[in-house]
Amino acid sequence: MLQPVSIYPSKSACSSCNLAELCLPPDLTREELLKLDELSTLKRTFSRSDYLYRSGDKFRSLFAIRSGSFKTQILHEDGREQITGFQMAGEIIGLDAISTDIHACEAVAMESSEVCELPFNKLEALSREIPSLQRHLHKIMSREIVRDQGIMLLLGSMRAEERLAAFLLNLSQRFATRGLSGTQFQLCMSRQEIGSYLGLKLETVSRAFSHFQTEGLINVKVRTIEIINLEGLRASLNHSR
Amino acid sequence: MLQPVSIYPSKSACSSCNLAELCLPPDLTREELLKLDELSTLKRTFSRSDYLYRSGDKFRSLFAIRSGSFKTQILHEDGREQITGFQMAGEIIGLDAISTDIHACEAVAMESSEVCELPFNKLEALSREIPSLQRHLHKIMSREIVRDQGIMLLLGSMRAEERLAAFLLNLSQRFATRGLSGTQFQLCMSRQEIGSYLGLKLETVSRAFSHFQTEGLINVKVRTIEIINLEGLRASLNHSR
DNA sequence: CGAGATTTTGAATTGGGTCAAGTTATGTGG
DNA sequence: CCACATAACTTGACCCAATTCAAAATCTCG
Repeated sequence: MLQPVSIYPSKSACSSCNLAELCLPPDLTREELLKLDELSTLKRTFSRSDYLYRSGDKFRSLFAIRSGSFKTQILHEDGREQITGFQMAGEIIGLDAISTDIHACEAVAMESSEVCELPFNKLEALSREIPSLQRHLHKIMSREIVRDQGIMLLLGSMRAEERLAAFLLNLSQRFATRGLSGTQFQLCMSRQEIGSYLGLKLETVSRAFSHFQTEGLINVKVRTIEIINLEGLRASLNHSR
Repeated sequence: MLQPVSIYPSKSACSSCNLAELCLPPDLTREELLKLDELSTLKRTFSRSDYLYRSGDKFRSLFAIRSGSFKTQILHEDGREQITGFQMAGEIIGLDAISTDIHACEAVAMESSEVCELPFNKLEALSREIPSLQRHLHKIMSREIVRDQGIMLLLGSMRAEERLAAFLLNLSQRFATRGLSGTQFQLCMSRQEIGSYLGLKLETVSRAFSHFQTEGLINVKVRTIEIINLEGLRASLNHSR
């Protein structure tokens, strides 16, 4: 699942690497694009359940996901773990480590995946030279903050089915952005992982899936999802307690 | 409560404004400090429940809190609201707006407060000139990401009393950092606001306070908190379900 | 001092968790 | 390619932590 896609095909001058989000600044010169390209020479591949980095690792680079997908999770000392996100092609991962130069969470491949390593020192140097790259880097970090706060809203004030609806709609939207179907897709994570992300137990996730199916909102066959009634799903987001 | 404090008194060359976190880069020259000072000429004061910015406002500046405290909250269309943080003197607020140039949440003063406005264009320009300022800005943004993910862990996998313990310990630590007592302090927020932040109802917050008191961990008199057994509070964080 | 807001506490309810059993996938080695 | 083992998923029954509803107590401030 999750085939490699260039999100911004028209701007994909970056040959060595699909820099995706990083390629967004719209006003780069040919020369600047070349410099960006030089930055991202290291490409690495991962198989399912390989670690991209672990909590406690020294921070050196951000990573641009070229293909595949990862999960990021925090571990509490007493064994609890919380998945903080599922990242897919075109997204930048590792931002949390800038703060202390130590990775605060760990990133695990959900399937065969490729990343481009972006040495952060070089990225900072380049962004001092290219204001639009600087602004773009800031936007990426800010976007992560906004995303995280959205999840706080979800975890703090939504009921189980609302959380799952929000999750499915978010996936749908991200697949669509990548030129894939927004209504039919494969999940690459287990019920347990979805539950960890949404603050629910796996049985609750399973029941919510079943309920959406009996309501005629979706078809579920284990990890194959078909959204039948997108509007209905959206509506089920607004039933507050 | 929450008196104005200079967090880094020895480095407080910034005369016009307690730039606090922004002053942290340890290796600034006299000249660079002057430039930083020039950046932050606008100072504004707020009374309890004044808005610093509202959701939807155009983004122009970050704000360094000189004194007092603010809450930030997101509003869901259906009326639900989630407090995403309580910020106090020395903290930077407004980072979420960089991503879209529109403020994604709103910031409300919890008491009489002063902020320094930091025009973001100028901050970006200056951070291109001063690498250690650039790095510092990145660290501030990354720290916010780490903080948010900590709250996800709290909301996603802790029970009510653990959440309140984590909240109290966090407050305690932040007061202590500011040279105030970490064991005796005033809350500037209501039970309802604490509940919104922690994903709980106000009654649950109240009951948890009462229970900590009967356990001998704290003394509560409405908004006056005294932590009696700090270790005990920490221990109550590790009772996972 | 008094009115409205906030907080506490009790009792009843319930959404989601827990435990358990059965079913369906997935992957591995022969 | 099949058989088996293991992991993942579904469903039911029961339970409990937190919510809801209600009432009383306390606080705050004009």
